[in-house]
Amino acid sequence: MQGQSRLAVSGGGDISSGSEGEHEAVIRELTRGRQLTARLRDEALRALRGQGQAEATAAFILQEVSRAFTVCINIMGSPARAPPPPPETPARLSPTATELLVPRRNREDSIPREQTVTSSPHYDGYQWRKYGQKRITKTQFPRCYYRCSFHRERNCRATKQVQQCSGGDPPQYLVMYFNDHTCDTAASWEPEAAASAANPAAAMMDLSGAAGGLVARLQGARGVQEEHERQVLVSSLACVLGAQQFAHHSPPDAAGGITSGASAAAVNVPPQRARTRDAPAPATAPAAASAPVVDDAAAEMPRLDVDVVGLDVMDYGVTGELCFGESYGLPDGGGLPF
DNA sequence: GGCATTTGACCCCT
DNA sequence: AGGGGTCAAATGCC
Repeated sequence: MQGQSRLAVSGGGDISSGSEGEHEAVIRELTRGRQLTARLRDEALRALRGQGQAEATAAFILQEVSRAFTVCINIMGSPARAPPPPPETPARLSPTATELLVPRRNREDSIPREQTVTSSPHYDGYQWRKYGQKRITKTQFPRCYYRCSFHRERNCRATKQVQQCSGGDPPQYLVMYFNDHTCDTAASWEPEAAASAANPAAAMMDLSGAAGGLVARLQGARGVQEEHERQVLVSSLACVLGAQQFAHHSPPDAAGGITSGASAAAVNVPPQRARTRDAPAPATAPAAASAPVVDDAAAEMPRLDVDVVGLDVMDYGVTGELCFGESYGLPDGGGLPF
């Protein structure tokens, strides 16, 4: 499979000796998987538009897959796991001076790198901090301005704007991204990702392959001290893939809601506000909050407070606040179904 | 007290 | 000149 082969290529040398290269390769593959998922989600939603439950189910599943990748990326990007950073350049040591010289706006900054319409505008894998909100003339809803949470400490210039464009159920939001992330989770669209998006089925196969290859690598590549983190990571992926099967066999209930059982995929956000310095609390939810429906099967699955219909749960601290693995009560290794 | 969000004001661009 | 983007003080929450 393409994803697997790419993983193999990227780590084709001595895995045990090339920890930094491997680390980068894992992050790269995870990022790519997330990108593919985002594209696949767009394609699927476009294809399933107006099909009610099918649309909602597809949106949710792909959202969870995307989030799982985000969790993994954050784990791999955490200080404990990341390889020693390269020596900082003088310019890197004085970002504020650079920032002062950068004009507040330029023509290029006003052009969105990416633009999507989604019911869950905050699940894009990055951590954002709101810095402004403004009513836009001739529009019904205000526009919210976010910048990357690593704006200061990593001089990441990525920003995004979120504006509700319909008051439907779920409400739809126009999300515009500006500038590329220069933090460690930065990524840009790869040509093959775009190509894969033209064929959603192939993209999903590619995605699955990448995930499988990733797990295999993670299971064999790390030392004892990282065993726990690896298990957590594997558990996260296992939960996601398991939940896909679960969701496949247990479609949303008759009321049309997506059950939290299917949401067992990803992460467990504490009921209290989950906020860290780099992961601020949810912004004021533009959409009405509604508790997810819990069915019987869900009782056997870990709970997840999840944004299914566009609830604003952005910016929770993935690495610091989310609990998986142990909190899932998973057996060692996460009880991988594969 | 620290931190994130809110919101009015300021500034830039068209 | 008006609209839109950003700043920063005020506010709220823990």
